[in-house]
Amino acid sequence: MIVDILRNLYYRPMQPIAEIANALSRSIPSVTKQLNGLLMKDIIVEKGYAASTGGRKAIQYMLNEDLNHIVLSLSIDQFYTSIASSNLRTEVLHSENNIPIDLKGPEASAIIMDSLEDFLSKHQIRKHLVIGIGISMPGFVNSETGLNESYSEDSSLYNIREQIENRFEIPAVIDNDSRCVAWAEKKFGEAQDSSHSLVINLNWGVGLGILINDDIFKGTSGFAGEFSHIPLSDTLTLCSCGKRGCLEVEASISAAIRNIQKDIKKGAYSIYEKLELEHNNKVEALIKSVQIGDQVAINNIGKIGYLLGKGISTLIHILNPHRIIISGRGAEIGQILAPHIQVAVNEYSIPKIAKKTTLSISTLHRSAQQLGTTALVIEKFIARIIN
Amino acid sequence: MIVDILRNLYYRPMQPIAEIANALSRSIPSVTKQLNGLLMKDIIVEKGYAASTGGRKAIQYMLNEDLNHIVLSLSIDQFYTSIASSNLRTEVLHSENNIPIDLKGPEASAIIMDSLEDFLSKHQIRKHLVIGIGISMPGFVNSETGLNESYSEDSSLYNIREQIENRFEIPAVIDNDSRCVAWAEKKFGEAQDSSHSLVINLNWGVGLGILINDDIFKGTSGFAGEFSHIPLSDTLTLCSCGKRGCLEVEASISAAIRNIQKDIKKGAYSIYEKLELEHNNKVEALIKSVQIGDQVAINNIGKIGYLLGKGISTLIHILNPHRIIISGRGAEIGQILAPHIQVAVNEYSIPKIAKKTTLSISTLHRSAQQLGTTALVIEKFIARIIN
DNA sequence: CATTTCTTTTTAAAAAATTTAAAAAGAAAT
DNA sequence: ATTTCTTTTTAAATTTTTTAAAAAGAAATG
Repeated sequence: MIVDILRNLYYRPMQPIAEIANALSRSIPSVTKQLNGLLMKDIIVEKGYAASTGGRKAIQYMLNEDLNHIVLSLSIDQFYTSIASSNLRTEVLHSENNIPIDLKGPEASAIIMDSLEDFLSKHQIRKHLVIGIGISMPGFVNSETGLNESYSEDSSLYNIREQIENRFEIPAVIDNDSRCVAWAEKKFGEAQDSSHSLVINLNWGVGLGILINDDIFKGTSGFAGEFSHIPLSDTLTLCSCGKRGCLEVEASISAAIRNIQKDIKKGAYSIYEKLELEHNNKVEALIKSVQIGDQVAINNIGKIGYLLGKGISTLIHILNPHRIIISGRGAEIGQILAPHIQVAVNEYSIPKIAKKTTLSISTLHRSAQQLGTTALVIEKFIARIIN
Repeated sequence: MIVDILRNLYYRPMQPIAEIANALSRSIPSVTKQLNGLLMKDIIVEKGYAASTGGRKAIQYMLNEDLNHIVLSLSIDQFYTSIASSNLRTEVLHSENNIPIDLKGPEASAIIMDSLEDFLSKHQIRKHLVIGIGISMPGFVNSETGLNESYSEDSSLYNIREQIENRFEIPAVIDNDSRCVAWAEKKFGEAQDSSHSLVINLNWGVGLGILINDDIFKGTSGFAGEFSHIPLSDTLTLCSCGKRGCLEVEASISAAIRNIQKDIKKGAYSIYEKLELEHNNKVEALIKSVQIGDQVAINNIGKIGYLLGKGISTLIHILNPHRIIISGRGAEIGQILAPHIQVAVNEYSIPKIAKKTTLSISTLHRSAQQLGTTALVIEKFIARIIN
């Protein structure tokens, strides 16, 4: 139970005993006892009183701010990797964002590890203070075995977790990127107040994290949430997975970019073209274009929004969620996307079912994946802060 | 906890203490204590020894066979209603099957209640022995409120549970038909050994019961599993729900029947025509036709099987279940359907995800809904057998 | 075939957790 | 300033679980 208390105080500092007891479904005397033990060891401290609700004020507890443990996170996507170190207050100490690493490249795993090595020496991070390394990446990641089954057994990305753990001699944990984003929304974002939400991780592809009973739902082999390859329409566009009409082909940011480029070829003017050259990152360029107000970009975002909404209506029918949260990098243009998604949801779903489902846009911005990846380490290795 | 023990012994008689303790996640001494209390009251009895696994034989417990409590079940579908009474050994004592009651008719609820009244007097059922009445019917049934929200508030079917409870002065409970079928599969059928399965209730429409963590998943407003209205294809056929391309329109038994009738009109010969007149029940006629080997019927079943498989592949992608179980009345032609479903699943889903999902056909036959509906009463009212 | 060894169930004692009740600490009202 | 009302915290009583010991069989050994 001590570990549960620590995890709880990580996510939500400054809690009275009653609140912790309630969150862990344990009695106040039991929690009090454990809390006293942690106080003795200086792992937690008393910190002020909770606002009175009419009676005696409750003492609040939090993790000792003197604890200088560090959590490392590797947020990997198809083309870019971000590294961050953070403390036990979820504050980022150092970060290196958008290091261009193409996962399809032959030495992806070596480059990732070298980047981490550079990061550690550049910021003089002392290994013995690091609780663990969290890794999030796209693909069929089985968090139990630590393997990314999207890659063949001879690929160096197949068992990247193990490689990192061995090379740096620090415990490492890995999970799918969308599940990390979903967990971040559950603990810090829009899914906090809901026990049953769906988090759409909009990036190059379209990921889905399913939250059921306040927990990530993984399915029987750990691959639940493969939203991006459900058949969406009868078009003939071929998907990378080999099937036709997959949602990803038509309703992802990649699809929008493809369509914008088509429009430009046809003669339309769009600032996207220029921004792509400047940023050297297509997603960033698209987001900027939309924010500037580029009509071609906005139109195409509207189109994928509508198709995404069609896919989402399937999710609503099957899972009847409390919330649908648009998160991941794409959340930055969520305000533009949302109305189109909503239109399609209204069109394709039965009102009675969709009535209690609200669509919201993440406010965690680009930090969602990092927060979730860091939390992965807390979930698994927080016990390491006890002596 | 006593209630949990009773429920457990209902579903699975002849269990040793250790097995009960394990199933309820409680300690052996606690279970032993409660069991002794129940023995004293003659609610349960010791019954022989379990087969030895090497050491001391364990005493088995079961509900006292002298208990003469009765459970009533009303299994309602769009056109027919079945009534059954059963004892605490899941044995059906009396039943009245397929009473033709059209739910769209103006006095459906009155006819249902009169039928139940007749049933009670015909079989001389003493009310004070009845633990409760279970009701299962299609539609947006909110089991918490006991209301069927598919009907408007002024419809007599909207609050049929309450009406029955008041008229017969027996506690009543209601849930959606597909969820009852799923629960029956979980407790008595193909889903017993799996904690995460999907049960397809194939009848006039296509229902879905979702089993997650050994429990029925209901969603945020109790309407999860509306599988039948997900967009399946871009055809223009209009669904009763007002949308186009719904799965139900193309992949239900009703669809198969429609297609057979079309074929017959075009001049094809099918025994279905004759059987429909004989049985005066289209589903029964279709099932018979297939069993006899009628080619037109078999071809059309193949077609809906394939489309159903396409829909199922969406479920597999999103929920990555351990088992997909074809149940409900349609399970009787499951052997014919299964290969077509499998073909479509192979075609439309990513092998990596679908690999661990097995497709199975229910062996509960037509009793699935009755078993689940009866279990509804056990779940809610079993405590009534104490004193 | 009796005795020993190994397993597993059941009972008993010890430890831990929860539930209930009482005491302490504030806030609001008289 | 005192009383009343709330809520937190501590304490005592139950309940439950964990651990250990005893009982009952099955299988193996000589």
